[in-house]
Amino acid sequence: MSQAPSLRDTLIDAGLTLLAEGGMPALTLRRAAARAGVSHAAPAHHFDGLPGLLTAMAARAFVTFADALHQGRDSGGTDPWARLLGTTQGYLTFAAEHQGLFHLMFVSPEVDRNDPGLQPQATRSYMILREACLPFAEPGATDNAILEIAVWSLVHGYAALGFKAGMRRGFEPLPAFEHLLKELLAARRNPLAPRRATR
Amino acid sequence: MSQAPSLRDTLIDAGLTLLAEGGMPALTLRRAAARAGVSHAAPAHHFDGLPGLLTAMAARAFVTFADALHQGRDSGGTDPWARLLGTTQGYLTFAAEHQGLFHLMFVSPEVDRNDPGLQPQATRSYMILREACLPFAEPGATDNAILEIAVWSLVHGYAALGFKAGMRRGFEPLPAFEHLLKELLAARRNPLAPRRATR
DNA sequence: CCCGCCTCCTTGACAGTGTAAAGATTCCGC
DNA sequence: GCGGAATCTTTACACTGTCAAGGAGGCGGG
Repeated sequence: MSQAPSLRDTLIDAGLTLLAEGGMPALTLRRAAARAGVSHAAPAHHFDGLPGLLTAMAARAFVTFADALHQGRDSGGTDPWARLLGTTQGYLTFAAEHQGLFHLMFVSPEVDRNDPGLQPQATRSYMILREACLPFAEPGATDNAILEIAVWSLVHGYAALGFKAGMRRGFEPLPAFEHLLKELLAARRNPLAPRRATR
Repeated sequence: MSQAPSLRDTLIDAGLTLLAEGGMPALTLRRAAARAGVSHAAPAHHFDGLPGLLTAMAARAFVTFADALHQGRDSGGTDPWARLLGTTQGYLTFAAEHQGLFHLMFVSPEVDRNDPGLQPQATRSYMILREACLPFAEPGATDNAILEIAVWSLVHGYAALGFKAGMRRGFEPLPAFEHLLKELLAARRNPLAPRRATR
């Protein structure tokens, strides 16, 4: 009864496999078609060219990304600090384990980030992080936005810089992200989550 | 007296022009060669393929990037806060005005970020930011590293997310970076730079 | 002076890429 | 059953990066 997967989905799967195995350079329309057992021009009927396939792949990637955030959030304690830290660590784990997908979702200029199939998944992921930030924000819309974007920028920048080896200072390893996040929240004293001593 | 520019430099210039005019997809070995007025295989004698050209371009980009940081740093006041904020704003201005170069320096998987011609320029840029952070760090090596990496991740993440329209929350604009930086430094009370009221 | 060498470049070719047009096949609604 | 639309294949084209072979030109040793 489980109906056969459409070629569209098969192609997306093939693309994801190629990306996971060989990175971006291995990801090719023709190869995805070949792996799906279909002629090289078949994908044109399901996607708007290569960017279309990449966009569809990114859309699917965002749902596993959201899973990673959820899982990280629930893997530690239940206090707001543990939940926020866990969420960001889910973020970083995903970025490290799925560099190809991460690149697709946030970096690749070829994916259309306004695509109606992608955009909702992306904002859904953002909402998870937003929710985790909420306990630390004092009331006020602009205050909320500042904290959210700060946390998001921090974790995203850390992820982006982490596995680009560029500019790594000598051989000192990067400090753990936990310290950066603690630093960012050091000025926030929230009744629900009394922080431990900063140092 | 000024000796004629080597073909190598001419090719780098051609590449930079192409990148500025048409973005990454317009940047092609053959096109760069054509614009430099040589045959399509000439670049092979000066660069290790396309990645080699990209790496050389990134190396040159890093020096104009360092200039942008310096200029931003010196464009405001002379107190540590103004200097750090100016530096980060130089960072963001560069990222916005030279998206192609920014992509090359930090994102593109094709450039070899350990290249001996690139690596020094990259760390030089990092040192500028590091220096601007110094007045805010309490003594202690790990404390230094945490603050530096936090600032760097924050500004880089903000830049990377800023012009990827992905996940932009409804239509609210991003809060100005100044607020994020202020948030990050809110817990730091430095004798040299007594911060104004946080809000 | 001139000859050989060596560096830089050109020419030509090849495997791959995305994409478009046109023909075959299959499948569904009527 | 049949017509048409959706789906896939075939073929072709303009690109790309890369490699091998060859030529032009200067430079130094004889």
